[in-house]
Amino acid sequence: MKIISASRIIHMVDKTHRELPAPGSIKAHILVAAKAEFAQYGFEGARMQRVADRAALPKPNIHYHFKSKQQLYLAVLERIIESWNLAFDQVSEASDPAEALEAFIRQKLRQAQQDPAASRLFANEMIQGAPNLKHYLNTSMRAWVQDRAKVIKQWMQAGKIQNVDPERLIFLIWSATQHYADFQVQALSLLNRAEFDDPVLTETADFLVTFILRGCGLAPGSRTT
Amino acid sequence: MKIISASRIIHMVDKTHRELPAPGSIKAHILVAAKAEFAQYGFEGARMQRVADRAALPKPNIHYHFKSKQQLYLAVLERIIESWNLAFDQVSEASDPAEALEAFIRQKLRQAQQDPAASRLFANEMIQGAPNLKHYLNTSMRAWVQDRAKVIKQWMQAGKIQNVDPERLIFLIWSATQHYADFQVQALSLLNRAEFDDPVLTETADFLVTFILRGCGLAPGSRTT
DNA sequence: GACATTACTGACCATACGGTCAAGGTTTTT
DNA sequence: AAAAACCTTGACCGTATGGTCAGTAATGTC
Repeated sequence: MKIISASRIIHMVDKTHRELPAPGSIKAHILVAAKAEFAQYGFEGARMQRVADRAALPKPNIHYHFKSKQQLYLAVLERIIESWNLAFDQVSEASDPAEALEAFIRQKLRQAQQDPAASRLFANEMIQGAPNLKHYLNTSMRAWVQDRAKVIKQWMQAGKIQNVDPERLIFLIWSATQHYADFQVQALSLLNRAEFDDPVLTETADFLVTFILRGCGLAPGSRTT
Repeated sequence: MKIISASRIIHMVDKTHRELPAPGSIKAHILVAAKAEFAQYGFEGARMQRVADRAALPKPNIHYHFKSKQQLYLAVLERIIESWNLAFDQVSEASDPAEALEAFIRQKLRQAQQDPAASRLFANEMIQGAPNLKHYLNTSMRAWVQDRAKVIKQWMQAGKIQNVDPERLIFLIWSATQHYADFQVQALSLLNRAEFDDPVLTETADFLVTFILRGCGLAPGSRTT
Protein backbone atom coordinates (compact mmCIF):
# COMPACT_ATOMS: atom_id res chain seq x y z
CA MET A 1 0.00 0.00 0.00
CA LYS A 2 1.22 3.44 -0.83
CA ILE A 3 1.22 5.35 2.39
CA ILE A 4 2.45 8.71 1.36
CA SER A 5 1.06 10.86 -1.38
CA ALA A 6 3.74 13.11 -2.70
CA SER A 7 2.31 16.45 -3.47
CA ARG A 8 3.96 19.31 -5.19
CA ILE A 9 3.42 22.06 -2.74
CA ILE A 10 3.01 25.56 -3.97
CA HIS A 11 3.37 28.01 -1.19
CA MET A 12 0.62 30.41 -1.94
CA VAL A 13 -0.15 33.03 0.56
CA ASP A 14 -3.51 34.55 1.22
CA LYS A 15 -3.27 38.29 0.86
CA THR A 16 -6.96 38.87 1.26
CA HIS A 17 -6.96 40.23 4.76
CA ARG A 18 -4.77 43.26 4.51
CA GLU A 19 -5.49 46.10 6.82
CA LEU A 20 -2.94 48.72 5.99
CA PRO A 21 -4.80 51.72 7.43
CA ALA A 22 -4.34 50.17 10.84
CA PRO A 23 -4.28 52.47 13.84
CA GLY A 24 -0.66 53.50 13.56
CA SER A 25 0.77 50.09 14.34
CA ILE A 26 1.94 48.47 11.16
CA LYS A 27 4.35 46.55 13.32
CA ALA A 28 1.50 44.62 14.88
CA HIS A 29 0.26 43.82 11.40
CA ILE A 30 3.67 42.47 10.41
CA LEU A 31 3.93 40.51 13.63
CA VAL A 32 0.69 38.73 12.85
CA ALA A 33 1.94 37.77 9.40
CA ALA A 34 5.28 36.69 10.81
CA LYS A 35 3.64 34.62 13.51
CA ALA A 36 1.73 32.64 10.90
CA GLU A 37 4.84 32.13 8.78
CA PHE A 38 7.10 31.11 11.66
CA ALA A 39 4.38 28.88 13.10
CA GLN A 40 4.04 26.96 9.87
CA TYR A 41 7.67 26.68 8.82
CA GLY A 42 9.78 27.29 11.90
CA PHE A 43 12.57 29.84 12.04
CA GLU A 44 14.84 28.27 9.43
CA GLY A 45 12.01 27.39 7.09
CA ALA A 46 10.35 30.78 7.26
CA ARG A 47 10.98 33.16 4.35
CA MET A 48 11.05 36.91 4.74
CA GLN A 49 9.48 37.25 1.32
CA ARG A 50 6.52 35.14 2.41
CA VAL A 51 6.15 37.22 5.56
CA ALA A 52 6.04 40.26 3.31
CA ASP A 53 3.47 38.59 1.04
CA ARG A 54 1.31 37.63 3.98
CA ALA A 55 1.43 41.20 5.22
CA ALA A 56 0.90 42.50 1.66
CA LEU A 57 3.97 44.68 1.95
CA PRO A 58 7.23 44.95 0.05
CA LYS A 59 10.02 43.01 1.63
CA PRO A 60 12.24 45.99 2.52
CA ASN A 61 9.33 47.30 4.50
CA ILE A 62 9.61 44.36 6.85
CA HIS A 63 13.29 45.05 7.27
CA TYR A 64 12.55 48.66 8.01
CA HIS A 65 10.44 47.75 11.02
CA PHE A 66 12.48 44.75 12.11
CA LYS A 67 16.21 44.77 11.58
CA SER A 68 16.59 41.09 10.88
CA LYS A 69 14.78 37.79 10.61
CA GLN A 70 16.07 36.86 14.02
CA GLN A 71 14.81 40.05 15.60
CA LEU A 72 11.43 39.63 13.97
CA TYR A 73 11.24 36.10 15.29
CA LEU A 74 12.17 37.16 18.79
CA ALA A 75 9.57 39.90 18.69
CA VAL A 76 6.90 37.39 17.74
CA LEU A 77 8.05 34.98 20.40
CA GLU A 78 8.10 37.64 23.08
CA ARG A 79 4.61 38.70 22.15
CA ILE A 80 3.30 35.16 22.49
CA ILE A 81 4.92 34.59 25.87
CA GLU A 82 3.55 37.90 27.11
CA SER A 83 0.03 37.07 26.00
CA TRP A 84 0.29 33.74 27.78
CA ASN A 85 1.57 35.37 30.93
CA LEU A 86 -1.50 37.57 30.95
CA ALA A 87 -3.61 34.43 31.13
CA PHE A 88 -1.84 33.19 34.27
CA ASP A 89 -4.72 33.45 36.63
CA GLN A 90 -4.43 33.13 40.36
CA VAL A 91 -5.31 29.96 42.19
CA SER A 92 -4.81 29.28 45.87
CA GLU A 93 -5.20 26.44 48.30
CA ALA A 94 -8.64 27.70 49.12
CA SER A 95 -9.84 27.35 45.54
CA ASP A 96 -12.02 24.42 44.65
CA PRO A 97 -9.78 21.96 42.80
CA ALA A 98 -12.46 20.86 40.37
CA GLU A 99 -13.41 24.40 39.48
CA ALA A 100 -9.82 25.56 39.17
CA LEU A 101 -8.76 22.64 37.02
CA GLU A 102 -11.82 22.94 34.83
CA ALA A 103 -11.22 26.64 34.29
CA PHE A 104 -7.59 25.98 33.47
CA ILE A 105 -8.40 23.25 30.95
CA ARG A 106 -11.10 25.26 29.21
CA GLN A 107 -8.93 28.34 29.05
CA LYS A 108 -6.00 26.44 27.58
CA LEU A 109 -8.23 24.78 25.01
CA ARG A 110 -9.82 28.06 24.01
CA GLN A 111 -6.35 29.48 23.55
CA ALA A 112 -5.49 26.58 21.28
CA GLN A 113 -8.60 27.24 19.24
CA GLN A 114 -8.30 31.01 19.01
CA ASP A 115 -4.60 31.27 18.29
CA PRO A 116 -3.29 27.97 17.00
CA ALA A 117 -0.42 29.77 15.29
CA ALA A 118 0.97 30.85 18.64
CA SER A 119 0.81 27.32 19.90
CA ARG A 120 2.47 25.95 16.79
CA LEU A 121 5.25 28.50 16.88
CA PHE A 122 5.94 27.55 20.47
CA ALA A 123 5.87 23.89 19.47
CA ASN A 124 8.43 24.54 16.75
CA GLU A 125 10.65 26.27 19.24
CA MET A 126 10.40 23.33 21.64
CA ILE A 127 11.06 20.76 18.93
CA GLN A 128 14.24 22.57 18.02
CA GLY A 129 15.34 22.42 21.63
CA ALA A 130 14.18 25.89 22.66
CA PRO A 131 17.29 27.75 21.44
CA ASN A 132 15.62 31.06 22.24
CA LEU A 133 13.53 30.06 25.24
CA LYS A 134 15.88 28.05 27.43
CA HIS A 135 16.04 30.90 29.91
CA TYR A 136 12.28 31.34 29.95
CA LEU A 137 11.76 27.63 30.56
CA ASN A 138 14.17 27.58 33.46
CA THR A 139 12.88 30.73 35.13
CA SER A 140 9.38 32.09 34.55
CA MET A 141 7.81 28.89 33.34
CA ARG A 142 9.38 26.72 35.99
CA ALA A 143 8.43 29.16 38.71
CA TRP A 144 4.87 29.27 37.50
CA VAL A 145 4.64 25.49 37.36
CA GLN A 146 6.12 25.12 40.82
CA ASP A 147 3.67 27.64 42.21
CA ARG A 148 0.80 25.66 40.82
CA ALA A 149 2.39 22.41 41.90
CA LYS A 150 2.54 23.70 45.43
CA VAL A 151 -1.18 24.42 45.44
CA ILE A 152 -1.93 21.01 44.01
CA LYS A 153 0.21 19.40 46.70
CA GLN A 154 -1.77 21.29 49.32
CA TRP A 155 -4.96 19.96 47.80
CA MET A 156 -3.53 16.48 47.98
CA GLN A 157 -2.51 16.85 51.61
CA ALA A 158 -5.96 18.15 52.44
CA GLY A 159 -7.37 15.04 50.81
CA LYS A 160 -9.21 17.08 48.21
CA ILE A 161 -7.70 15.25 45.27
CA GLN A 162 -5.86 12.01 44.64
CA ASN A 163 -2.11 11.73 44.85
CA VAL A 164 -0.58 12.64 41.49
CA ASP A 165 2.69 14.14 40.41
CA PRO A 166 1.66 17.82 40.10
CA GLU A 167 4.27 18.78 37.49
CA ARG A 168 3.30 15.86 35.29
CA LEU A 169 -0.36 16.69 35.73
CA ILE A 170 0.21 20.22 34.49
CA PHE A 171 2.33 18.90 31.63
CA LEU A 172 -0.43 16.47 30.70
CA ILE A 173 -3.04 19.22 30.61
CA TRP A 174 -0.76 21.30 28.42
CA SER A 175 -0.16 18.44 26.05
CA ALA A 176 -3.78 17.35 25.87
CA THR A 177 -4.99 20.86 25.07
CA GLN A 178 -2.14 22.12 22.93
CA HIS A 179 -2.30 19.03 20.79
CA TYR A 180 -5.62 20.23 19.42
CA ALA A 181 -3.83 23.27 18.02
CA ASP A 182 -0.56 21.70 16.90
CA PHE A 183 -2.04 18.48 15.52
CA GLN A 184 -5.29 20.03 14.38
CA VAL A 185 -5.37 18.21 11.04
CA GLN A 186 -4.94 14.90 12.80
CA ALA A 187 -7.60 15.66 15.39
CA LEU A 188 -10.10 16.82 12.80
CA SER A 189 -9.39 13.79 10.66
CA LEU A 190 -9.98 11.24 13.37
CA LEU A 191 -12.99 13.10 14.74
CA ASN A 192 -14.28 13.38 11.18
CA ARG A 193 -14.81 17.11 11.47
CA ALA A 194 -14.12 19.90 9.02
CA GLU A 195 -12.93 22.59 11.38
CA PHE A 196 -12.14 23.28 14.99
CA ASP A 197 -15.31 25.24 15.65
CA ASP A 198 -17.18 25.89 18.87
CA PRO A 199 -19.11 22.60 18.96
CA VAL A 200 -15.88 20.65 18.65
CA LEU A 201 -14.32 22.88 21.27
CA THR A 202 -17.16 22.28 23.71
CA GLU A 203 -17.22 18.54 23.22
CA THR A 204 -13.48 18.36 23.58
CA ALA A 205 -13.44 20.54 26.67
CA ASP A 206 -16.21 18.48 28.26
CA PHE A 207 -14.32 15.29 27.58
CA LEU A 208 -11.04 16.63 28.90
CA VAL A 209 -12.58 18.12 32.02
CA THR A 210 -14.44 14.94 32.87
CA PHE A 211 -11.51 12.69 32.13
CA ILE A 212 -8.84 14.70 33.87
CA LEU A 213 -10.96 15.41 36.94
CA ARG A 214 -11.69 11.71 37.23
CA GLY A 215 -7.97 11.09 36.87
CA CYS A 216 -7.52 13.36 39.87
CA GLY A 217 -10.08 11.35 41.77
CA LEU A 218 -12.77 13.99 41.37
CA ALA A 219 -16.04 12.35 40.35
CA PRO A 220 -18.10 14.58 38.07
CA GLY A 221 -21.24 13.88 40.10
CA SER A 222 -20.41 16.10 43.03
CA ARG A 223 -19.61 19.17 41.02
CA THR A 224 -21.60 22.24 40.18
CA THR A 225 -21.60 23.20 36.54
CA MET B 1 48.29 5.53 -14.19
CA LYS B 2 47.34 2.22 -12.63
CA ILE B 3 50.14 0.14 -11.26
CA ILE B 4 49.91 -3.59 -11.64
CA SER B 5 52.32 -4.86 -9.04
CA ALA B 6 51.94 -5.55 -5.33
CA SER B 7 49.71 -8.55 -5.73
CA ARG B 8 50.93 -10.01 -2.44
CA ILE B 9 49.06 -7.57 -0.32
CA ILE B 10 45.71 -7.97 -1.95
CA HIS B 11 44.10 -8.99 1.31
CA MET B 12 45.18 -5.83 2.97
CA VAL B 13 42.90 -3.53 1.06
CA ASP B 14 42.19 -0.72 3.40
CA LYS B 15 38.55 -0.09 4.11
CA THR B 16 39.02 1.83 7.28
CA HIS B 17 37.92 5.09 5.76
CA ARG B 18 34.45 3.61 5.49
CA GLU B 19 32.42 3.42 8.67
CA LEU B 20 29.57 1.31 7.39
CA PRO B 21 30.90 -1.79 5.66
CA ALA B 22 27.44 -3.29 5.28
CA PRO B 23 26.41 -3.14 1.63
CA GLY B 24 23.26 -1.30 0.71
CA SER B 25 22.94 0.20 4.16
CA ILE B 26 24.40 3.53 3.14
CA LYS B 27 20.85 4.57 2.34
CA ALA B 28 19.79 3.63 5.83
CA HIS B 29 22.68 5.64 7.16
CA ILE B 30 21.60 8.68 5.16
CA LEU B 31 18.00 8.24 6.23
CA VAL B 32 19.01 8.39 9.87
CA ALA B 33 20.89 11.62 9.28
CA ALA B 34 18.01 13.04 7.26
CA LYS B 35 15.49 12.09 9.92
CA ALA B 36 17.40 14.07 12.53
CA GLU B 37 17.70 17.07 10.22
CA PHE B 38 14.07 17.11 9.11
CA ALA B 39 12.91 16.49 12.67
CA GLN B 40 14.76 19.51 13.95
CA TYR B 41 14.13 21.98 11.14
CA GLY B 42 11.14 20.74 9.19
CA PHE B 43 11.17 20.23 5.44
CA GLU B 44 11.71 23.84 4.43
CA GLY B 45 14.24 24.51 7.14
CA ALA B 46 16.28 21.39 6.50
CA ARG B 47 19.49 21.80 4.49
CA MET B 48 20.88 19.11 2.26
CA GLN B 49 24.39 20.17 3.21
CA ARG B 50 23.60 19.60 6.86
CA VAL B 51 22.18 16.18 6.06
CA ALA B 52 25.45 15.42 4.29
CA ASP B 53 27.44 16.70 7.25
CA ARG B 54 25.43 14.61 9.68
CA ALA B 55 26.04 11.56 7.53
CA ALA B 56 29.72 12.53 7.10
CA LEU B 57 29.38 12.31 3.32
CA PRO B 58 29.83 14.74 0.46
CA LYS B 59 26.61 16.38 -0.60
CA PRO B 60 26.42 14.88 -4.12
CA ASN B 61 26.49 11.51 -2.45
CA ILE B 62 23.15 12.22 -0.87
CA HIS B 63 21.74 13.18 -4.23
CA TYR B 64 23.05 10.02 -5.74
CA HIS B 65 21.00 7.88 -3.40
CA PHE B 66 17.99 10.18 -3.22
CA LYS B 67 17.01 12.18 -6.26
CA SER B 68 15.77 15.24 -4.46
CA LYS B 69 15.16 16.76 -1.06
CA GLN B 70 11.46 15.99 -1.46
CA GLN B 71 12.12 12.34 -2.23
CA LEU B 72 14.51 12.03 0.69
CA TYR B 73 11.89 13.53 2.96
CA LEU B 74 9.20 11.19 1.71
CA ALA B 75 11.52 8.21 2.19
CA VAL B 76 12.11 9.23 5.78
CA LEU B 77 8.40 9.76 6.39
CA GLU B 78 7.45 6.45 4.89
CA ARG B 79 10.02 4.68 7.02
CA ILE B 80 8.63 6.24 10.18
CA ILE B 81 5.05 5.38 9.37
CA GLU B 82 6.03 1.83 8.54
CA SER B 83 7.90 1.41 11.80
CA TRP B 84 4.87 2.68 13.66
CA ASN B 85 2.58 0.35 11.79
CA LEU B 86 4.72 -2.54 12.93
CA ALA B 87 3.98 -1.56 16.50
CA PHE B 88 0.22 -1.70 15.96
CA ASP B 89 -0.53 -4.61 18.19
CA GLN B 90 -3.81 -6.41 18.28
CA VAL B 91 -6.35 -5.85 20.98
CA SER B 92 -9.80 -7.37 21.16
CA GLU B 93 -12.91 -7.12 23.28
CA ALA B 94 -11.65 -10.03 25.32
CA SER B 95 -8.50 -8.21 26.33
CA ASP B 96 -8.29 -6.75 29.78
CA PRO B 97 -8.77 -2.98 29.39
CA ALA B 98 -6.29 -2.05 32.10
CA GLU B 99 -3.61 -4.31 30.70
CA ALA B 100 -4.20 -3.25 27.12
CA LEU B 101 -4.19 0.45 27.91
CA GLU B 102 -1.14 0.15 30.09
CA ALA B 103 0.75 -1.72 27.40
CA PHE B 104 -0.26 0.87 24.85
CA ILE B 105 0.83 3.80 27.00
CA ARG B 106 4.15 2.24 27.91
CA GLN B 107 4.86 1.30 24.35
CA LYS B 108 4.10 4.78 23.06
CA LEU B 109 6.24 6.38 25.71
CA ARG B 110 9.14 4.05 25.02
CA GLN B 111 8.83 4.98 21.36
CA ALA B 112 9.01 8.65 22.31
CA GLN B 113 12.14 8.00 24.32
CA GLN B 114 13.93 5.78 21.84
CA ASP B 115 13.22 7.71 18.68
CA PRO B 116 12.24 11.27 19.53
CA ALA B 117 13.37 12.40 16.09
CA ALA B 118 10.64 10.33 14.46
CA SER B 119 8.06 11.86 16.73
CA ARG B 120 9.33 15.37 16.08
CA LEU B 121 9.38 14.88 12.34
CA PHE B 122 5.78 13.72 12.49
CA ALA B 123 4.94 16.71 14.67
CA ASN B 124 6.47 19.05 12.12
CA GLU B 125 4.42 17.45 9.38
CA MET B 126 1.23 17.87 11.43
CA ILE B 127 2.00 21.47 12.32
CA GLN B 128 2.36 22.28 8.65
CA GLY B 129 -1.03 20.75 7.98
CA ALA B 130 0.16 17.29 6.93
CA PRO B 131 0.81 18.20 3.27
CA ASN B 132 2.30 14.75 2.68
CA LEU B 133 0.24 12.70 5.10
CA LYS B 134 -3.35 13.81 4.47
CA HIS B 135 -4.09 10.53 2.76
CA TYR B 136 -2.51 8.49 5.53
CA LEU B 137 -4.49 10.35 8.18
CA ASN B 138 -7.76 9.78 6.39
CA THR B 139 -7.20 6.11 5.62
CA SER B 140 -4.78 3.94 7.60
CA MET B 141 -4.65 6.07 10.71
CA ARG B 142 -8.37 6.66 10.86
CA ALA B 143 -9.12 2.99 10.28
CA TRP B 144 -6.73 2.01 13.05
CA VAL B 145 -8.26 4.49 15.45
CA GLN B 146 -11.77 3.36 14.64
CA ASP B 147 -10.80 -0.26 15.18
CA ARG B 148 -9.50 0.57 18.61
CA ALA B 149 -12.46 2.81 19.31
CA LYS B 150 -14.77 -0.08 18.55
CA VAL B 151 -13.04 -2.28 21.12
CA ILE B 152 -13.17 0.51 23.69
CA LYS B 153 -16.88 0.95 23.04
CA GLN B 154 -17.38 -2.76 23.62
CA TRP B 155 -15.54 -2.45 26.91
CA MET B 156 -17.83 0.41 27.83
CA GLN B 157 -20.95 -1.53 26.95
CA ALA B 158 -19.69 -4.45 28.98
CA GLY B 159 -19.27 -2.06 31.90
CA LYS B 160 -15.57 -2.70 32.05
CA ILE B 161 -14.60 0.94 31.80
CA GLN B 162 -16.28 4.30 32.22
CA ASN B 163 -17.98 6.07 29.38
CA VAL B 164 -15.47 8.16 27.46
CA ASP B 165 -15.15 9.32 23.89
CA PRO B 166 -12.84 6.59 22.54
CA GLU B 167 -11.31 8.68 19.76
CA ARG B 168 -10.50 11.48 22.15
CA LEU B 169 -9.08 9.00 24.64
CA ILE B 170 -6.69 7.66 22.03
CA PHE B 171 -5.78 11.20 21.00
CA LEU B 172 -5.11 12.10 24.61
CA ILE B 173 -2.80 9.13 25.07
CA TRP B 174 -0.96 10.09 21.91
CA SER B 175 -0.57 13.67 23.02
CA ALA B 176 0.44 12.83 26.57
CA THR B 177 3.14 10.43 25.43
CA GLN B 178 4.37 12.16 22.30
CA HIS B 179 4.75 15.40 24.18
CA TYR B 180 7.65 13.89 26.08
CA ALA B 181 9.50 13.54 22.78
CA ASP B 182 8.45 16.74 21.04
CA PHE B 183 8.64 19.01 24.09
CA GLN B 184 11.49 17.16 25.73
CA VAL B 185 13.38 20.31 26.74
CA GLN B 186 10.28 21.66 28.42
CA ALA B 187 9.55 18.41 30.21
CA LEU B 188 13.11 18.04 31.43
CA SER B 189 13.19 21.64 32.56
CA LEU B 190 10.05 21.46 34.66
CA LEU B 191 10.95 18.03 36.04
CA ASN B 192 14.43 19.37 36.77
CA ARG B 193 16.11 16.46 34.99
CA ALA B 194 19.10 16.41 32.70
CA GLU B 195 17.98 13.78 30.23
CA PHE B 196 15.10 11.54 29.31
CA ASP B 197 16.65 8.40 30.76
CA ASP B 198 15.09 5.19 32.02
CA PRO B 199 14.24 6.43 35.52
CA VAL B 200 12.36 9.39 34.04
CA LEU B 201 10.68 7.07 31.57
CA THR B 202 9.53 4.72 34.31
CA GLU B 203 8.23 7.47 36.57
CA THR B 204 6.43 9.09 33.68
CA ALA B 205 4.94 5.83 32.48
CA ASP B 206 3.75 4.98 35.98
CA PHE B 207 2.12 8.37 36.34
CA LEU B 208 0.44 8.20 32.95
CA VAL B 209 -0.80 4.66 33.44
CA THR B 210 -2.23 5.40 36.86
CA PHE B 211 -3.78 8.69 35.81
CA ILE B 212 -5.28 7.54 32.55
CA LEU B 213 -6.59 4.28 33.96
CA ARG B 214 -8.25 6.21 36.75
CA GLY B 215 -9.67 8.54 34.13
CA CYS B 216 -11.21 5.46 32.54
CA GLY B 217 -12.65 4.49 35.88
CA LEU B 218 -10.09 1.75 36.44
CA ALA B 219 -8.75 1.91 39.98
CA PRO B 220 -5.14 0.78 40.36
CA GLY B 221 -5.93 -2.18 42.55
CA SER B 222 -3.58 -5.11 42.04
CA ARG B 223 -1.14 -3.31 39.85
CA THR B 224 2.52 -2.53 40.30
CA THR B 225 3.58 1.00 40.92
C1' DG C 1 5.67 77.23 4.22
C1' DA C 2 10.04 75.14 5.96
C1' DC C 3 12.07 71.49 7.95
C1' DA C 4 12.80 67.27 10.32
C1' DT C 5 11.25 62.81 11.18
C1' DT C 6 9.13 58.77 9.99
C1' DA C 7 7.60 55.52 6.58
C1' DC C 8 8.01 53.28 2.25
C1' DT C 9 10.04 50.98 -2.02
C1' DG C 10 12.52 49.38 -6.58
C1' DA C 11 16.82 47.85 -7.58
C1' DC C 12 20.53 45.63 -6.10
C1' DC C 13 24.27 42.54 -3.56
C1' DA C 14 26.85 38.62 -1.54
C1' DT C 15 26.03 34.36 -0.20
C1' DA C 16 23.65 29.90 0.45
C1' DC C 17 20.63 26.89 -1.53
C1' DG C 18 19.12 22.52 -4.19
C1' DG C 19 20.76 20.18 -7.70
C1' DT C 20 24.07 18.55 -11.70
C1' DC C 21 27.98 16.57 -14.04
C1' DA C 22 32.05 14.50 -15.69
C1' DA C 23 35.57 11.87 -14.14
C1' DG C 24 37.20 8.53 -11.48
C1' DG C 25 37.01 4.61 -8.18
C1' DT C 26 35.21 0.07 -6.49
C1' DT C 27 32.59 -4.11 -6.66
C1' DT C 28 30.13 -7.66 -9.13
C1' DT C 29 29.29 -10.39 -13.01
C1' DT C 30 30.69 -12.88 -16.97
C1' DA D 1 40.64 -10.38 -17.29
C1' DA D 2 37.40 -7.48 -19.07
C1' DA D 3 33.04 -5.56 -19.07
C1' DA D 4 29.23 -3.89 -16.53
C1' DA D 5 27.20 -2.00 -12.79
C1' DC D 6 27.51 0.57 -8.94
C1' DC D 7 29.35 4.18 -5.94
C1' DT D 8 32.01 8.49 -4.73
C1' DT D 9 33.46 13.23 -5.34
C1' DG D 10 35.36 18.12 -6.50
C1' DA D 11 33.81 21.58 -9.15
C1' DC D 12 30.21 23.87 -10.86
C1' DC D 13 25.30 26.13 -12.13
C1' DG D 14 21.02 28.81 -11.87
C1' DT D 15 18.23 30.56 -8.55
C1' DA D 16 16.44 32.05 -3.96
C1' DT D 17 17.71 33.90 0.22
C1' DG D 18 18.47 37.54 3.94
C1' DG D 19 19.71 41.90 3.84
C1' DT D 20 21.09 46.82 1.99
C1' DC D 21 20.69 51.31 0.01
C1' DA D 22 19.63 55.44 -2.22
C1' DG D 23 15.84 57.80 -3.18
C1' DT D 24 10.88 59.02 -2.56
C1' DA D 25 6.63 59.93 -0.19
C1' DA D 26 3.96 60.91 3.83
C1' DT D 27 3.48 63.01 8.37
C1' DG D 28 4.32 65.96 12.19
C1' DT D 29 5.78 70.54 14.21
C1' DC D 30 6.89 75.34 14.50
